[in-house]
Amino acid sequence: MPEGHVVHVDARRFGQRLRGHTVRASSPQGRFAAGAAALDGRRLTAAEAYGKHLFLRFGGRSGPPLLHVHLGLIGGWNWYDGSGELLAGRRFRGPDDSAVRLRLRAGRGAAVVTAELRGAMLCELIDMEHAAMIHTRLGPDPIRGNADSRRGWERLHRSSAALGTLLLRQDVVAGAGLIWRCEAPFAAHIDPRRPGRAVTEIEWQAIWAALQTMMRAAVRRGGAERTTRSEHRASWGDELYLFRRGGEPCRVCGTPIESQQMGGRLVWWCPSCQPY
DNA sequence: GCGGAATGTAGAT
DNA sequence: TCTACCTTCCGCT
Repeated sequence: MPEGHVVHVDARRFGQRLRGHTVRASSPQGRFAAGAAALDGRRLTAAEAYGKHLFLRFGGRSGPPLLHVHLGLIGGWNWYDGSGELLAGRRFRGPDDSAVRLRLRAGRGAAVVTAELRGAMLCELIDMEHAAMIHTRLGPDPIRGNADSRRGWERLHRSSAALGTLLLRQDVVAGAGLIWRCEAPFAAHIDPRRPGRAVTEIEWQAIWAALQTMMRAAVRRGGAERTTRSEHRASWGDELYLFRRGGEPCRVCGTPIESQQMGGRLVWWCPSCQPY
């Protein structure tokens, strides 16, 4: 469910609210009991997102230094203040502990902050070597300042797969999801069905620039954990032109927006604004 | 109130 | 290729 920008927002929250603090860790659900025990009493020293992967680094005694979390389709973090008030994360409101894979808490009294993880596909302790392997596997992340877009280009321009399929591949663009695989080709005026190898380098640069602009703006907005059918128009404003707008007139030229299955999921495009 | 889909992908088969 | 994750949202009764 969450795309890369959501993971970056959570990484920032960890950096701002828990970094430098010794955390109490627990796994009410039990599935991460051993991992939580290994984290309990250690200090969070760094929080970083790479694509849709979150890495939290812990100091202190020996043991794997990194917590690696991938939210998958339905996972998410909820944040609470000392009084139990929800600070961020609109989902998982229930007080039920039975699904809380990991709870991290730090601070005293009114300054207590709690982060709760539910529904994650992956929650594990790993060493630096393992993290380096994951980084190597991933393509450039448009949200990160040091991303090398040419690495994505190398993988894209040799492929006969459709652009819309390639943009979902995390070894081409780390962090892109269904929203951006539609919106970036629209911004770059390219039909998402066009094969990767028929995309020129200039066009790739336009796609990359659009990904950077839109995904970074989404991080700045923060909070937008998920956009629903009824509210995504309001919460994303004018920034989504195509996503879930099949059949509606294109907001640039008025041509009805088309859609089709691509890789088992829908992709939308404007047949007039996005030449094949 | 109920059932299926969804902004995803690692790991099992 | 299938399943896990086990959530929220949405459309249907």
